[in-house]
Amino acid sequence: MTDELDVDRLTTVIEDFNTIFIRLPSVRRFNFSTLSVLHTLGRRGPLRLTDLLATEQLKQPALTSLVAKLEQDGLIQRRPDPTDGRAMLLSLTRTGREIVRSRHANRVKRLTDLVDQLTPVERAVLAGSVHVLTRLTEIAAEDRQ
Amino acid sequence: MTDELDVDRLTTVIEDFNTIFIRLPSVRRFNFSTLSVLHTLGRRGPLRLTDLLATEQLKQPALTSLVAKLEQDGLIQRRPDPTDGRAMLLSLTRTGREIVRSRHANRVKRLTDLVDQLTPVERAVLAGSVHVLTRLTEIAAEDRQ
DNA sequence: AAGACTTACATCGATTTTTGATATTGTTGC
DNA sequence: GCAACAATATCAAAAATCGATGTAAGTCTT
Repeated sequence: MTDELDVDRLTTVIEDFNTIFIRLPSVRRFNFSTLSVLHTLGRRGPLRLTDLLATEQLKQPALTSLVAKLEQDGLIQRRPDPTDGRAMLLSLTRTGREIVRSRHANRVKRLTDLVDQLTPVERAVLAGSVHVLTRLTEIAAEDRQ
Repeated sequence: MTDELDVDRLTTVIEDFNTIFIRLPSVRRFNFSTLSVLHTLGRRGPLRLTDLLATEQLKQPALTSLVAKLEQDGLIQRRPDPTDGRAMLLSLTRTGREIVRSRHANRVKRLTDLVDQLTPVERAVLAGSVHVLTRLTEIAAEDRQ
């Protein structure tokens, strides 16, 4: 009831919200690792395998073989890094982007359905928090370095 | 700059925030499925295998074998459901609860570090949004049924 | 500019996880 | 008490992941 921020409670509600937000019926059945790789490549553009590795919860051989499979399936492209003959630059193909976009669209749809059930005041509060969540994410990204 | 809620942008920022929020250095190396099962059992108390199955992204045989391993490792308990001779009630042991609690504590710590870098106004906005996020999660839970 | 070292990614065999098909046992409605 | 159904277990096969190690390109030292 105070306007003090209770981080423990915030953490809990994010955890709970995520159990709903994350679990999408993945149209084709990609596993978690695959979806994460596609999402990361979608966000952070072309990446070297090693840089991609840093954000994924996989060891390098597993990522190499996953990437090989995704290339075969036409979801990602591999091209040699022009600045380093050892490295490969990975990026999404049109098809790969389409999958990421489609999952994002599903989330937007579901969240829209939920948000529609909020009161106008609650929606306004949520609208106001978007920029704070953005700031939080930026800070987290800075801290990572 | 308006106070209209842009759900697409909200979705994006949640996606991005989660890539930071989710990725914890899991102390013992539990995989995603294991952590999800522990978290769900921690939240929703004793559950039958089938009910647990509904929230996890696994087929039933995989869950049965995961649960068997977790029981052997002393993280969960299995007891027959007194109301249904076919069913098993699953719950966390003290050790299992400790793992869930410890991961939660890590998240609280990390989020606290981030929140400390916000301005007081930003923190207040976040505090105000906690109850809306809670509402949103409740609505989502209702819709699930 | 040659050798030593390091870095980026690939390969390989072993292990773990997950799956589909099916079995087993208990429950429910008639 | 029998047929249909439901909850979980079993099992063999497929898929995912890992640790160890290989190969080749870059960097550093002298």
